[in-house]
Amino acid sequence: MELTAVEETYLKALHDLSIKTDKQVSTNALASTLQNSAASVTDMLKKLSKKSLINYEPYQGARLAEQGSKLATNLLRKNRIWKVFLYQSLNIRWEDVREIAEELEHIKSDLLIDHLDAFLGYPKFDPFGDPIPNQQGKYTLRAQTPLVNLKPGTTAIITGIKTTDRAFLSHLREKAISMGTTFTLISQDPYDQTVVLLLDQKEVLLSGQVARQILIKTTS
Amino acid sequence: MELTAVEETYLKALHDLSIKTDKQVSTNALASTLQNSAASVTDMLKKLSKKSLINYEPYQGARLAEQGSKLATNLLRKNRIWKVFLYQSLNIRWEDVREIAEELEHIKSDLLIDHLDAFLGYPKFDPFGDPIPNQQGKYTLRAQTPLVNLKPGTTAIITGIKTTDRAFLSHLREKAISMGTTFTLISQDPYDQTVVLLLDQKEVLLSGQVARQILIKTTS
DNA sequence: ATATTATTTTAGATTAATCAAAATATATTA
DNA sequence: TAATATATTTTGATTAATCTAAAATAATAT
Repeated sequence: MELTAVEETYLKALHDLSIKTDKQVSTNALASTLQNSAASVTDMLKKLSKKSLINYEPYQGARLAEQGSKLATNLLRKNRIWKVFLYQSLNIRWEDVREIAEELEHIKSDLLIDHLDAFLGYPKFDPFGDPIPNQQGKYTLRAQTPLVNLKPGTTAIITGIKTTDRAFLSHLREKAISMGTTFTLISQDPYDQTVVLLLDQKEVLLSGQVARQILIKTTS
Repeated sequence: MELTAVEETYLKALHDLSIKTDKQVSTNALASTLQNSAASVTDMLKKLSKKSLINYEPYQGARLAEQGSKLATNLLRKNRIWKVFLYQSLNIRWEDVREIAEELEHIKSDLLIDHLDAFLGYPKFDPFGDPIPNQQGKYTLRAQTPLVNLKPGTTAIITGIKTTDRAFLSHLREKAISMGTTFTLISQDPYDQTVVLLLDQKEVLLSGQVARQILIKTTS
């Protein structure tokens, strides 16, 4: 099935929103993430429904159907493989990666993505800690917890982040924090969760607001 | 100026056709290279003309204007840098490279293309022997002649090809011929220009039809 | 120099994606 | 449960890109 880039964008948004809430995705929720009018969303939902890519009942929202889910997963695969390439091979900054990958993910060729995957050594996670589906669409979520749950004195590795907006990412970069960074938690403020990390011999302070967006995995 | 992928495609086609003939490009010529109707071409020419990207007079064909020419050259740059990446880094076959690069060239980000250029070591030519314009749009054509002009006994290097259709490219690949391949001309049939090359210790026979599409540069 | 042919443009439609405003359905609250 | 508020869909339009068929213009050939 040949889809337009716009149809693909809707499928991916639908996928993301379904994962977060695990129920029907409302027209308005889609409209707001895609920055489109609700009227446009309704039109597209009808179109995707007619193609049997989603299940949609008027006024009841939509969910991905079998076929749509496969296509969305393939998009995720492409998006994340490109992110690895942009970040690792081309040294493009964290905060610039997302926007470019969002364009690249619509390039059709499967041959291309498979060669790129091989070139990168079949990476399992993208630079934001998200898992990369394989050719069959299989992937495993990593066991990880928010940084704010960590006990002082513990050493951990940064494995994911919850938001990817530019300002947040460049803030992290300035603090020398990226995927795979290892640190030890020195302290956490019981009131506002401000944390102090020991990172590469230096003390780094993060606000609770920021710490809540960071996911980690303990190593000790 | 933000252009759609289609507008970009027209500019590139216009550029290619202008180079070949060095005069006004006719509506039909564009229609045939782009596989579109003449009516569609007329519409687009009017649109590009209104944006001052081309000079167009009804019934007189069109040419790139200053601004359109710059945009077309930038497209060429992107297209060719991507080709180098696909061929050299990803080991994608000669005959598959063109189609994928034609999609990739429309990716907007200049940041991306500059990083990719650096990653590849600022290549000067693409895998088909075509020169890659730099950021300022400057590039130099390589002095090269058709293989059929070569005298037997001469050693030369393959530097370009005139056509890039799949069948031709896979034919060349089967004969182990690619950009940069060095060979010695053993003989050339005076009637039909069939040539025999000595290439990597082996004799390779090419029809005149094929030999006429190959460009070379003598090395001895 | 006129008639014929070829090329190009115009006219009128179609499909994809979008929107604002109006209508309708669902949810909430009094 | 009726009234009000919120969410969603429908209606009617717009823009980009495309097409076929008809009309206009240019080129060519008697």
